[in-house]
Amino acid sequence: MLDIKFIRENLEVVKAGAAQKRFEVDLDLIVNLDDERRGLIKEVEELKARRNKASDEVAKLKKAGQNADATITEMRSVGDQIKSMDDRLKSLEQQLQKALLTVPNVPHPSTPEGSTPAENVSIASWGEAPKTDFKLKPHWEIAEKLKLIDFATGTKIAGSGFPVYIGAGARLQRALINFFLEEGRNRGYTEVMPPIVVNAESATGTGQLPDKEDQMYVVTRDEFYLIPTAEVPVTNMHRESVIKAEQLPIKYCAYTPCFRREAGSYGKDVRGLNRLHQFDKVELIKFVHPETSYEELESLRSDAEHLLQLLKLPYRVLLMCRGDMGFTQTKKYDLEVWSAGQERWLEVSSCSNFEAFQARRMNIKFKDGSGKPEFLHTLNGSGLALPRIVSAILENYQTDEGTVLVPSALRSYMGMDVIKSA
RNA sequence: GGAGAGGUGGCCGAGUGGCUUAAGGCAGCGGUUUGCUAAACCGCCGUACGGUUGUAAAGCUGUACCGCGAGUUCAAAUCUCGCCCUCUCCGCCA
Repeated sequence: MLDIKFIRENLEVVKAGAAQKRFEVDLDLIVNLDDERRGLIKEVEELKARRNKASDEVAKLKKAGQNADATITEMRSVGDQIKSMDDRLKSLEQQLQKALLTVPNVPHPSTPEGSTPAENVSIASWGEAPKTDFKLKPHWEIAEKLKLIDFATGTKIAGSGFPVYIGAGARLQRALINFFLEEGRNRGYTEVMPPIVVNAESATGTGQLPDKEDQMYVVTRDEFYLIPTAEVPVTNMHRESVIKAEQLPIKYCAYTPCFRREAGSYGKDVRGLNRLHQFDKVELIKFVHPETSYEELESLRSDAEHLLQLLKLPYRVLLMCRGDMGFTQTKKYDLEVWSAGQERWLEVSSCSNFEAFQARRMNIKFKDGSGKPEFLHTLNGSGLALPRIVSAILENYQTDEGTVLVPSALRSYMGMDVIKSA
């Protein structure tokens, strides 16, 4: 959410930003609502000031044993006016609030213009695709042959998109989770294990509600939402609070399962591990001072890249163009890993700066000794999402004997060097 | 799930309808005194949303806020109703 004052003072910038992000928003309506709101506040507060004074007078008169009926009668009608104006004000504020939630965050000047994924800018790449003299298989064939993942059984017990990992497949999951958390810890992130369901307030704080409700699994009986990412519970840890400036930056890494309905996405992508309803992810989350948030974005990205380098998986870094960035971000990088068997890039991390967009929505501030509390900036990025890393490992590290070499960084976590047929 | 107790500023804690502008204390900030430290004394000490002065930093001013939401009243921290949360005990349980 943007500040109404910021919108008023930077109307053209906000308008242009929304257009570039391809969101439709009626800013004139918002400014009009705010004008009306301010006018009404002024009126009703003047009436309230009158009433407060009159109440004092009544108290004095009564204390002196005098009659106060005239004032009381007058104030009775003032009270009615106040009530009806307060009702109108409340409804105005709700309309304004609702309208403000439709205004997207303004893209940072350093982000490229463009409206489609094709216009994202590849700013770096690392590693090289494996060169082999045999035909590389897609991960689902490898996983089936080596009995690492059982998609059909997952479909039986839950539904499609809920795979069962078995044997070395399950160990690979556990090894990756431990590896990611351990590396996060090495880079100064505090490990967190949050609830994987959240209430409506938390889901609203990070922006899942109201717009993305159809993408979440909902436990209606108890009003819980299954989290689509650890970002939701972890960012909400500091909701409604003021943090001392010297505690910044606060950095968390959290492993959670993630649940996504993926409503409306069908097609080629769903094969194998490419798109699941439940998957595992380690997320990196930062709360930072506004002055440093773009440096923090770069270091967040480098923390995520480091993991891919340790796993020796080839990847590229995309700087998202304004049209492909999403509603809440000011700047966003995607890390895409090369999946050699499918011969395609797979997104395994997206690192974003939200500036004060989430913090304002959640009321997270910081305060140094002297100044007023201010909204801080929040960032997050995957570090990393597991399924596509698993596909990349299976595909990039496969041998012509049908086995899969374990990346050297992962061997101590796996307790094995090669994944063979069980 | 059942019974009871409670929720007041950063923290502790008083407050049963109008001298409450939320007492008092602790912590914090500024100052006075003082070889230094400590103590003592004086002052400051919330958030949000408006209005207004100012280039700005900031100041002045109004309104709201005592878990949340409704209600009663000229007037609510205080009375009424609903909800949420915390603690204690009981029941169930990994």
